[in-house]
Amino acid sequence: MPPDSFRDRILTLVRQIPYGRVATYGQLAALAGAPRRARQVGHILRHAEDPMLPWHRVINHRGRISLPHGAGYEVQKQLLLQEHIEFDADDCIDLDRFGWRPAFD
DNA sequence: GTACTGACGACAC
DNA sequence: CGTGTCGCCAGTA
Repeated sequence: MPPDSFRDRILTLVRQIPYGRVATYGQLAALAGAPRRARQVGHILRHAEDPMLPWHRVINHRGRISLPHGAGYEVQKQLLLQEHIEFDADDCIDLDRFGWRPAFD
């Protein structure tokens, strides 16, 4: 059967997010040509099995981690802290500073 | 097949 | 800031 091009594009995009930067679900969906499918991006990442995939660099549009506490939240935060990405007092990441801007890489 | 859920987001209050 | 509604669609039951 043919590969799922949308899923394939998302995974490719996630792999392109540079170290120390984060992208949002909606941003990835838009870059993949499907701006309304942010939710599917989450599904794709949840079912992704590639351990090398930098899934932790994907957060929601508010600059916060979408995973529930105790179900990956802490893990993702630690992975991001290891990349020197900062969180404010509300566990929020400043997208103006750490958001991925493809044009600049 | 139907119904509900969810790692989302835009928009309206 | 919050809360609710709607659109989206792959999984799951």
